[in-house]
Amino acid sequence: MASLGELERAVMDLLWAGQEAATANTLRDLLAQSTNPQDGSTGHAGKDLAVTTVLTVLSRLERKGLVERERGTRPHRYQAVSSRADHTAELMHEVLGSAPDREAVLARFIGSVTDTEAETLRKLLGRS
Amino acid sequence: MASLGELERAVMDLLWAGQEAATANTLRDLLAQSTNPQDGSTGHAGKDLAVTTVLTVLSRLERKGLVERERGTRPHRYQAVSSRADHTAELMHEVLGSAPDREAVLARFIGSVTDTEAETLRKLLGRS
DNA sequence: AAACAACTTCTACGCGGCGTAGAAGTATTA
DNA sequence: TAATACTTCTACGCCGCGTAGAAGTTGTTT
Repeated sequence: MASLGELERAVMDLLWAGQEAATANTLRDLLAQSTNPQDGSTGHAGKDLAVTTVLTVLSRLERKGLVERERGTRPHRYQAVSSRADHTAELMHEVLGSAPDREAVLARFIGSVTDTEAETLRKLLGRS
Repeated sequence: MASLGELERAVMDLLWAGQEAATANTLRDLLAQSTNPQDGSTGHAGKDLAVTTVLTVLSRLERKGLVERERGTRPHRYQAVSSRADHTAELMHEVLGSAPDREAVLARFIGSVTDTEAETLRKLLGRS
């Protein structure tokens, strides 16, 4: 159960970025303004979507278990179920688990990790 | 560029399992016989596919860069471009790279790794 | 060389996921 | 209660994948 679409991804990024729960309207606005941080193009390059579009995507994300909403308040407020780091780590485990030779995979994985990351990993694994 | 379909996956599994390059026909036969290793059901539960189906899938896998074929010999022989371990490790890197806070992801990742795997990782990372 | 057999490429269809959004339904407010 | 704001329902087009027949190509047999 992986891979999001482009818009789904964009929405998740916004939810992960802001720590507060957001309404569909807010997200719509953010999506409209969110220009690629790269080019500083003035004219909003961001998607100018209908609110219903955002709502549909949010519903799908909810069904996938990535998003949950507060149904109490009238404009429902949406938030990511888990942090991006958690979600990504989970994905990595899924990938790792998809192979029978996990040790071998880990070997290859470590083989192509940056120095800084290797250092981080050593710290995290602690002594023993 | 990730996630394979079910059949694509099955074909890759066969290519990864056998170390030799295989023809479409061979793969078709293997797919027909390959019962889930779990249940020892007698009647072939494996897919009984047309050769063209296998060929189509192989072409798509080739386009995706997962498979290469020897065009010289008449029945083309297909083989995986990289080992399953390599491919999986690569996928893990892709996933890891998809987040901006790689360190945080690694932290979560390590947090939920089995003891054996942690031990493996320590060995691989060398002392310190 | 002609006919046949084996193999590959082309084309195609159905299904499901995703981007997209209007129409219809439901709650909130004036 | 009428207008307004918000959500759910329904839908359409596109693309990837499972699936395979039709058509094209190459090698073999008589």
